[in-house]
Amino acid sequence: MVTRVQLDISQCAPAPGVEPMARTKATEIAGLLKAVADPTRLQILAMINQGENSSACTCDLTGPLGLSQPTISHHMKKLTEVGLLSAERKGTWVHYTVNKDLWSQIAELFE
Amino acid sequence: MVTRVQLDISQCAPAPGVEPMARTKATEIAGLLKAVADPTRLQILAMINQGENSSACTCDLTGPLGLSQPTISHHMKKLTEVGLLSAERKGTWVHYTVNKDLWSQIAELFE
DNA sequence: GTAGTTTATAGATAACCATCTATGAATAGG
DNA sequence: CCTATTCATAGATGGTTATCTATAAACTAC
Repeated sequence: MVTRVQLDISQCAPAPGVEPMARTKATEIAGLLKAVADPTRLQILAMINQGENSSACTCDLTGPLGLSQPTISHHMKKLTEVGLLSAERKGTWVHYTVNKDLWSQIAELFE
Repeated sequence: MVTRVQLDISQCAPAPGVEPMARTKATEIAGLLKAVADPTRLQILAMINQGENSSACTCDLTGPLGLSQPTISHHMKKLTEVGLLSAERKGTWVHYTVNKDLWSQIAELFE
């Protein structure tokens, strides 16, 4: 019997048949994680989650976060594009809510 | 009794006392998530997790991922810096293993 | 020591991104 | 229509990063 350790003493022979995760799937998941991997967006999501009704509008965030309105708007767009936030117009305001389903799906990636 | 809705008909008055997550903490978490929010590194972590012994060396990855050795080395360094991978030198090879504790802590962020 | 193998580092480049200012679009109330 | 408020978009800028080639460093075997 020949073990892998003996075979590989002086040459690297990766285990055959180990296929990497599909690149398209990896890119899709990375896109979702990139949306969350930003300090400002983490703060935004935390604020929305802890607020009453689990919703917030842009003007609720600029002050506490110390960022300009276009910057907040930019982050809201990023989070909406990946589906983590849902936007609903209520007159002048736009109320954003967190998509809890997608939020939980991120957790399942790391279990 | 005056409700918030009536007060805010023409002016945005964010709820007072809603403090954002501390910026330092947000930046720290974002740093960890940034390390994972990359398609190549997701593929690397998946390959290590599914391999025998839950470990792999750099030369196991270059072929299947179709990337140069310095590029893989760069990603291993990123993952090691945030503590997601542990490196152990075994002769010529360096064996990387996933830190399951930190892996699970990511899941807990989204529960 | 010499040769071969694996990993790390240095430097360059192109792409991406978070932020700002300036401005436009949408809505509400006279 | 005019004004005020909220949100979105455009353009600019400085910083980050994923990748490569070239080279060095660490280790093994002879």
